[in-house]
Amino acid sequence: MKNTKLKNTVQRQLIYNAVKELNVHASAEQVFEYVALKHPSIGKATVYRNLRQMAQNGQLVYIGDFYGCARYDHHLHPHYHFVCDKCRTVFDVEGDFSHLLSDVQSDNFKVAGCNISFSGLCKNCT
Amino acid sequence: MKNTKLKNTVQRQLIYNAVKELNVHASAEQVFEYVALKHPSIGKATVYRNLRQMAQNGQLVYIGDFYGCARYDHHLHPHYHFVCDKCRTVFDVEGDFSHLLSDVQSDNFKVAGCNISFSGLCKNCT
DNA sequence: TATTAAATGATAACCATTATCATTATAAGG
DNA sequence: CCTTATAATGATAATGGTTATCATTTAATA
Repeated sequence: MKNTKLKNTVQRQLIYNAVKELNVHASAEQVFEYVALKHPSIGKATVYRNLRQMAQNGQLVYIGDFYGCARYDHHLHPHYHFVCDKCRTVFDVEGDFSHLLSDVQSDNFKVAGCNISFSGLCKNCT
Repeated sequence: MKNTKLKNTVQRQLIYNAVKELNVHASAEQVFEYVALKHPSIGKATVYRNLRQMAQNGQLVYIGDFYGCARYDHHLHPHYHFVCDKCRTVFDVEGDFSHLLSDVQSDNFKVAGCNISFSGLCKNCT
């Protein structure tokens, strides 16, 4: 699929680790701030670029655009999300959606990705 | 839920009808262009404002942000979508996802909305 | 018809993201 | 090691969708 050769860089490692360590379905801005703590010279463009690349590569998952910014997840197993409209926290929800996938595939679509998210109020904000 | 009184305006009618008549999970820009054909004085802010309001009201559904712009649907029955990564067309997919909803609700989330979308290549673009 | 509050439309502002590009760092071979 | 080719970085400008502001207009109600 891709014939470009990716190099291993310190920045890419830091960005990946940030998503993993933050563990909050991080936005680019959150990753930038986190990485900048240990590596102040990091540039925003590098963060945006790498998140995008890693999502394309499959190292990370782009889970959608919530309240105006893209969010990424390091959990690669199938699951979905719940976003609180008040505190804007993104929660994981475990559940099987394989038959939805079947429906889509039976419509002759070649599926590459999937975003499933519910919204409303979380336990704390109810 | 809302105690504000909404007025009936020509613009709001035109905007709603545009979404319905276009029938393509329209973006604000598409709606703006369509309405402007018959009502050139329409302002973009009015279009954005009304789409947002009608989505909150439940007259329309915000179905997600695809390729950088919000899309709206006039179909209110439960269904989901497939977005082609090449031609960027948004297709409807019919299917039952009530058990996903149950999963979320059993996690004590008060659900208000839901976005389910798959992506990949459509029949034409494969 | 007068009053009141919501709606409009022009415009500026906002903000996440992307493009540009000179510089730097990585990988691979000699 | 050293060289070379090329991907990656980071500063910055530019982009583009969306929202805020506000004076003016319009709809609803009495």
